[in-house]
Formats: sequence, C-alpha cells, structure tokens
Amino acid sequence: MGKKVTIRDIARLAGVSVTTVSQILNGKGERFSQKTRDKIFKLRDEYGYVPDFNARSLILRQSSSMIGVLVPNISSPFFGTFVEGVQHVAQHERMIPLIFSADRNAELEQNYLSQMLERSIDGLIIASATMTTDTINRIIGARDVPYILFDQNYAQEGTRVLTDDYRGGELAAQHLADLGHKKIAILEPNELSENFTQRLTGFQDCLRKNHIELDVAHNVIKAPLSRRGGYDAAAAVIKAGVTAAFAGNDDMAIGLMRGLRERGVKVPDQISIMGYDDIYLDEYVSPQLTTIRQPIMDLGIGAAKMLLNKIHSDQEQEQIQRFPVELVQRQSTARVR
Amino acid sequence: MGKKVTIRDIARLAGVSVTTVSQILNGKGERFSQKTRDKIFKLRDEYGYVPDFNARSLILRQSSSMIGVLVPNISSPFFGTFVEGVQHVAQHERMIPLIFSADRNAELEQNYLSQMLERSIDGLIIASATMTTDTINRIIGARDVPYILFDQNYAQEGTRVLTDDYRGGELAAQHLADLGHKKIAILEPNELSENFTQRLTGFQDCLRKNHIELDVAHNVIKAPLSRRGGYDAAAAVIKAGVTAAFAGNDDMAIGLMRGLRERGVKVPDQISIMGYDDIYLDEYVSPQLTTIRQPIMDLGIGAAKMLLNKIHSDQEQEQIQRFPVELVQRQSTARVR
DNA sequence: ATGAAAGCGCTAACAC
DNA sequence: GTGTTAGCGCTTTCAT
Repeated sequence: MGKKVTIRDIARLAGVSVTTVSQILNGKGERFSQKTRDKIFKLRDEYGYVPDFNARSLILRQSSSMIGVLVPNISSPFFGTFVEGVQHVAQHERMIPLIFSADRNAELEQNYLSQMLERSIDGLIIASATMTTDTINRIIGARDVPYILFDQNYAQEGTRVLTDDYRGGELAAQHLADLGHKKIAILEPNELSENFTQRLTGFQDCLRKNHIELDVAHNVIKAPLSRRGGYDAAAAVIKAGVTAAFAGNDDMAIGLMRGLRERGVKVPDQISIMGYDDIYLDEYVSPQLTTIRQPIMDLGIGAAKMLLNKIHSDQEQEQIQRFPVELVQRQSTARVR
Repeated sequence: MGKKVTIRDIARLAGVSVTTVSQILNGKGERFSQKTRDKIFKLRDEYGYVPDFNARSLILRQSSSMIGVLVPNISSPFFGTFVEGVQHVAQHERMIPLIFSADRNAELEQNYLSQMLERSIDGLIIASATMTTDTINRIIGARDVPYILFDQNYAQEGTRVLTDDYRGGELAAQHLADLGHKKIAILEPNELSENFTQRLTGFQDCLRKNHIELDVAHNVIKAPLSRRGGYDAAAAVIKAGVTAAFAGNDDMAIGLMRGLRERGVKVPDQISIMGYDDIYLDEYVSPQLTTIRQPIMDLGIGAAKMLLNKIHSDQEQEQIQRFPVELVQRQSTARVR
C-alpha cells in the first residue's frame, strides 16, 4: 500500500510543527503567514496527504455517521425502491447507509447486525424476515442504538413505519367482492409476520362482511413470497377451483400469473389476480397487475427521517408513522362470469 | 446517546489496570486469574462495553475493511443482482460494501466517491454512467485506492470486468438474421458508453455480414436506458416500419413491449423484440423476452474477487476479466412473415 | 498474576 | 506567527 504520509511527515518536510499543518489544513490557518500556508498546501498535494479517518474521528468524537439498513432482498423492486428512499435522505445529511441483503437467512442477518454494531453505527432500519425484537435487542445489547422496524417483522412494538395493512386487506377483499367473486384463494407465506397477519385479517373480515366464505382448509395456499413461489403455486390455485386469488405480494402475483399462463389459464377471464405493494413492474406485465399500493419510496424516506430524528433527539419514546394504502385497479382483475 | 463506557471505566470498576482488561477481552488473558477474568467479562456485559472502533483501528493500523460500490440504480434488477454478487464475496471476507445508487447524476456520483474516499475505503467497484477514468483518478488523487470498472464506463483502460459485448451484439444480430428479419431497429442510449459501442459494433458488423442494411438515419432510435425510455420509444419503432427491434437492455425492451402492446402491435407476430442482459424478469413478462444473457451475479462476484485480490496483492498491473455471453431464445422473437 | 508507560495520528487549548 | 503539550481510547512491550 505504500507507507502512508502522516501529518508529521508534512510538518517535518515544511519545517513547521504539526499544529501549523493541522490548523492550516483544517481551514483555521488565518493566523499563519500566507507563505507557510501555501507551502503546506503544496506539500499536501504533492505527497497526497489525507488525514487518517480513525485518528480524526477518535479525537473529534464524531459519530460514525453511518446508518444500517437490513433488508431481505436488495434485488427485489420493493426493497430496492425502499432503499433508494433511505439513501436519498441519508445523503442529505451526509450519512452513509450500510445496506445488507440477508436473504431471509437468520444467521446472516445476525451476522450483519453484529458487524454494523461493531462499527458503531448510529442507527438501524430493519426489515428482517427472521428476527424478533428480542433478538434484535439482545444483539444490540446495552448499546444505545436506535432502530426503526419496517415491513416484515415479528413485532408489535418498537418504533416503526407502518402501512395500514388491515385496511389494505379490506380494500383487496372489497374489490374482489365488488366484482362478484365468491370463490377466492389466498397465497400467503408460511411464517406470518405482523404485517401479513394484519393484511389477512382485514381481508377475511371484509369477506365475511360481504357474506363470502373463505374455505380455509383448501383455499389458503402456503407459498414462498417470491415470483418462484407464486409460479409454483399455480397448480394449487387451479385445483382450488377459485375465480380469484389474492397473492401475498406483487412478486408472488407476477409469478402466479406466469404459472397460470403456462397452464393455459386466462387472467383475468378465468381467474382474477390481485397483488400487494405496487412495485414498478406491475404496469409492465401483461395483464397489468391490480394491486394494493404501498408508497414504497415514501416508506424509505419516512423510515430514514424517523431514524435520523431519533438519533439526533435521543428520545426514548416509541413512535409509529403510518402510511396510507390504496387500491390500484389494473387489468388482472375482472367481473366474475 | 448516553456516555460511552470506555476500557478505563471497566478497569476502574474492576479495580484493575486497563492492560488487564484489554488483554482479557482480546482473548490474551491466559496469564490472569480466572477470578479476574470472570469479573471483567461480567462487567463488560453489564455495562455493554464495546471497544471503540476508531481507537482500535488506529492502533492496529487496520484498514477500514470497506469497499465502495457505485451503481446507477440499485432498484433495477440488473444492478440489484450485481450488488448481491458483490456483497456475497465481501461478506465472506468480512468486508463491508458501501453501496451507492447515483441515478446517473454526475454530481451525486462524485459526491459519493469523495465520501467513500474520506472514509479510507479499501477499494472501489464503479459502474458509473458519467465518470471517465480521468475524473475518477482525479478524485482518488494520490491515494492508493484500487478500483474495478464495470458495465457503463467511458473507459478503455483500467482493471475491469467485462463481458464480450461485441460478441453479444453479433449473437443478437445473427439471431434476427436467422429469423429472416431485414428491417431492424436499434434502441440505444444517447451517450454510448464503451460497452454499448462494442455491442452495437458487433451488431452492425454481423448485420453487414448477413447483407442486411441498417437504416442508420431512421432506424437507430435514441432513448433512455429504462423501461420508460423503451415505452416512450414505441411510437418511433412503429413508425420505422421494422419487423424487429434490438433494445439496449432488457428494461428498455420490456418497456418497449408494453408500449407496443398498448398500441395494438403484437410481439412477436408483428415485431420481434430482443433485449440484453437476461434480468430475472424476462421470464415473467409476456411474451417472455428473448435476450443476450450476461451472467450478472457472476459479474458481481468476479468484480469483488478481483478487487479483493487487488487490495491484498497490491499489484499495479491492469487486469481484465472477461465473461461469456449467450443467446437466450424465448418468445419475443419469431420468424418474419 | 498484574500494571506502568509508550505511542497510534490527530486536534486544540494555551503558551511564547 | 508559531510551537508545546495534553489528550482521544486503545493495545502492547516490558517491568515487577
């Protein structure tokens, strides 16, 4: 790496003290002669001197100015967009986001979490598929690191950004009910994180209100929350003999549509499909996907702002920021016939 | 934030010296009595003591163990997947990737670059849409930070991972030629980065070999490299009266297909569409997209490995790692009629 | 078995 | 105008 040049090297080379160099280079050099100043700057450029980040932050007791972001899957449109929102806010405050994609792997998640903590991160945004608040708190330990929960969590407490999942479920159910569907299937993940529980409760409550019975034994289909998961569940959906299906998220819905297409089932003519999230792809698949929109980018922005706020104000109090959802009606749902 | 507990606090609390604490906590405490050791560990847990990262790396002269990754757009399937590849390798070596999505914004890119450099990053992977190697070198300055170039760069030099873009262009052209297409349009971005130049040269050379004329004046359509860009270019493609179009990347192709669909043009019956990249969506759109496959995840893995290698071995020598491309034939292309 | 002391590279009171 | 000095929190050599 080539030995690093230190402030002392520069001082020696210039025949001045380190103070002089330090002050001048930090823009506090008014009191030094122009000649000295020029010399120092010249030397710095010549030798490519850069202050050691560690030494500097050690003495200035700066925070690391880093926030951690833990998501299941950065290459998904949903989390990719979310992260862009976070990054946008962070950049604004010259905070660096450490982004980790842990692929729903518990060990990896905890691993990343520890690594971030070691680096004395200022705060965390966690969309963990596996960790409970207990686990998180245990790893954080006595450190005073604020965190914001988001999306897939097994938590009913803690500061977090939420969307109105119950309402989202209702909107979806009402939409299908309005179209006259009576036989409806649900695709949901094996482990129900809090947001899914809400969403499904809203969905089922609303069906009931419309006097529609959900055949829980046959029409609640478990599948991974992914395109692949939806794709593989196509057979089960067909077998269920339903006229509509509500997928856990858009990825899943898009996979399901592909699976149905390959089996010769027409969407929405034979089966209506609803997703959830409103990822940017929805408009590009065919038929365009009807879904419940979450303001994904805003969620990222909101989470980041909330976290920064918490970092700066140091208030213990639990906060919850709630975002609205809405029905986005496109082409994958139609009146039953 | 709560005052941080230092090693001295622990030492004082335990009634021992800082040496004792340091040694024991760093697993070099064999020489101390079991009783002391227990006491120290207990105190650490009780007070949540964690060594200060800066102080520690200052004295241990550790590197930051961070690598920077600069991409145009983290929420795109292409770069998302690439980044996952990078992260995979980094994790393995306990390196932390700093991931920045700069949205093809020159100022932002340089900003991020500086920020990373300030934090004495160990190396960089740059898929910059705007910076030349000159700009990069200028910002890096005298620092000895290795970097790997990737994808969109205006560079014909420097250590980098490449795919055989010329060959990819050829494969695409040959495929369309084989299907009997004579009237072909190209969708390309306004600024041609090196990989695009190669790709298009390969494409055109191959057309020529097949005695197909490309009407450069009308059938080379400029559009942003995005779904939106492709979507908006649909009218121009129709107007060009071609039987096939080769889009700059899959995102663009997917947008284009949507645009054509909305205008009642059937793909591939009326117009065949080819993309480039083989992002994971290609199989989920309808018709499934024919494309030239780049091994995206492998590129990420390769770039990261190469960078780590360069960081550790400190060799100046320019290296190039080349990855193969291949034709993936799906449903968006068909024999002309 | 334990500790004193030096020093990593830097900044900032406080001299001179 | 410029330098001396005292740390920041930590690890490590070398005594004791």
